Amino acid sequence: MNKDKYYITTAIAYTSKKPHIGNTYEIILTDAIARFNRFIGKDVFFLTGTDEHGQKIQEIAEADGITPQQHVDKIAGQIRDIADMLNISYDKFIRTTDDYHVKAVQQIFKRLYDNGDIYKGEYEGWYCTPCESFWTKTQLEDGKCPDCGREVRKAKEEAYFFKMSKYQDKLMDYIDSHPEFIQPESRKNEMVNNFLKPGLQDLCVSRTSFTWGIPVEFDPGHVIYVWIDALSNYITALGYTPDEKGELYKKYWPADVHIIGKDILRFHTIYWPIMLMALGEPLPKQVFGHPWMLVGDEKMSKSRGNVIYAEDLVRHFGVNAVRYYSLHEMPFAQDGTITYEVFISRFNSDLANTLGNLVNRTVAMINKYFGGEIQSGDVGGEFDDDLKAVATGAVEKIIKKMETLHVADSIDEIWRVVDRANKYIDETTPWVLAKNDADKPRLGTVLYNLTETIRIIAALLSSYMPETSKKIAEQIGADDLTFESTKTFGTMKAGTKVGEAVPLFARIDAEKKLAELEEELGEPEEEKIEIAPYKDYIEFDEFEKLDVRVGKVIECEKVPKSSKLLRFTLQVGSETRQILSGIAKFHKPEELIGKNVLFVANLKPRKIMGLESNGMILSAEFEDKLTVLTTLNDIQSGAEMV
RNA sequence: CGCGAGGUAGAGCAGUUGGUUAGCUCAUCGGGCUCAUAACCCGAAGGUCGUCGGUUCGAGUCCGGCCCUCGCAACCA
Repeated sequence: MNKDKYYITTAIAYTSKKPHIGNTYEIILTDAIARFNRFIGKDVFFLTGTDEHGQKIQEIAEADGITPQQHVDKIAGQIRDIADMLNISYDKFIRTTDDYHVKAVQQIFKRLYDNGDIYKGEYEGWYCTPCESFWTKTQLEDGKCPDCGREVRKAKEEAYFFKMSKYQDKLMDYIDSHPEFIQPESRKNEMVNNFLKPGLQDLCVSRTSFTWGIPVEFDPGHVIYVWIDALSNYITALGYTPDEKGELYKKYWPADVHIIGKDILRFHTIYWPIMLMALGEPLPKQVFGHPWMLVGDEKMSKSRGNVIYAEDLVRHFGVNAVRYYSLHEMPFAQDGTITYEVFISRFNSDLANTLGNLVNRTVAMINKYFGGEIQSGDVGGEFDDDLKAVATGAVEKIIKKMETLHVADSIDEIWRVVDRANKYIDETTPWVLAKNDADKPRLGTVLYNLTETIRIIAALLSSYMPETSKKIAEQIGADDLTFESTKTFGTMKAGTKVGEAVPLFARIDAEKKLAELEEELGEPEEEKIEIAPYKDYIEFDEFEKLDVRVGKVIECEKVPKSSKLLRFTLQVGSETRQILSGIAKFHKPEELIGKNVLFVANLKPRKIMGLESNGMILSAEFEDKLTVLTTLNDIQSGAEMV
């Protein structure tokens, strides 16, 4: 009998810095899906790993005074530790610096080149010598430099390009004929409308501006574009090369699903399929762009000081609670949130009270009334049938939810069973039965039914909270947690000994815990703050070329149709000038009016969205915060920076 | 007029092809129970379903206008 194969991947994690719980969510989600498919009998291959090349990594390493390799070794180690800590059941962990991957990517690149899908070209464009700028055909105004209006000439900057447009129609057909390919569906429109319909540009797939990457084998000055490198991991991990595809590849490709963040959907639903088409390989069946885990309604970031790490959560709440929260509190298509308050609330109500207490009270009663021995379940009574139906019917519902990757909903189905069992205790009142010897057989059956229900719950939980599942099974003395066993009631044998009633999740005193967390994590971060690397020294006369002035904002308004642009009118001496600046997200126009700002006065004028900008307003930016620079005391506009 | 998603009880979310008292979880209040982790069970209160208008016997669910939030794209001298 051939098992259905199931190949599932996470995106490989970028090794620029330590991942936070929002990044980690992806691998927990993927793990639950992978485990579930194993549970229902599929032959699963689960791939995860790290993406280790690129300019950013090179820069960070340089700033730290270590080699890029040292840097990625460190971060990749951290990422792997986090995965292991969270009990992630990956079958393979790939690193893009792995030797076999590097070689395979070089061969893939070569193959695409040999087939004519990648060609060596020049940075397609027109060069304006005075401006030292490249322009594409569409950027030119009347065939002249849009900056200065002077003549431009065709120029050559060597680079490799991928003929994306060649596969555009084919990809469009594929997307049309496979409605499940891009999930959630709303994302599909974004891809089609923004990229495919307007027409794909050829993609520049090599770089010469940095060296930390996979060199083009036959042209070593060039480094392969990181996305070509990174996306290939899904097949190189299976031993794929263009010449020799490898056993794993033959067995598992195409992937059943790539689980990725919604931000990189474009690479996975456009570039990646086209790469595969060019290689003549089948496309993945599905790409799921999962939502983000936010803190409150903000993204996690160091500058906001709201970053939550998996290891902190695990230390305080345990692995399974972290898995539970990540899987249950994240909606399917909308961003979810995490805060310590909500975490504790879910922990107490769902894990400690509803689930933990059910197991605890059941085991305690078996110990108390029957010396820890499970009785036979043959004295039926009211409520039994309903309990059994709910317990044995759950798995089918869960399968339905999991087929569409609705993980949170599938967990809800398990909790329906838990709720039903708690209610059953109330309905059958075992403590009343215990008072009368004649009711003992019935009491034995009631507890048997509960144990059996809990056994099914434990089995169903195994994909989501594997250790909790095991702990429950141990406590009730169950050994059959198979998929098949969840559909039948009555597999446990009379005479089985249960364990001691130990709470699975100790209730948390929210106030105390929050205070503790505050003290521990509220401390100023000892972590090094990574500022942007410094630029090279310049001569004083170069500095002097800059003409920075003070201007007084007399008008400021949003540029229509633009989300970033503000249009400023500055008073400069007795003149005014218009400058555009992409800072609308950080400042309201009205708060800037009347303020002095600093601007570069001798930057060449440039048109942006049809409006002329005469200079550049200076701002300071760190991570995702920004503020315009202003003067401490008032001073005549037009004043020079000295 | 770039494309798209969403605005439903205090909070977070469901609401199939329009149909009887708009659901779920948490929080709140009342009651029950005592096996259990101040847990569990039952019940109640709490919503003009963003707004205005239209279609219909009937609309959260269809149509149109408007307001707000978010994502993608463009823009960030």
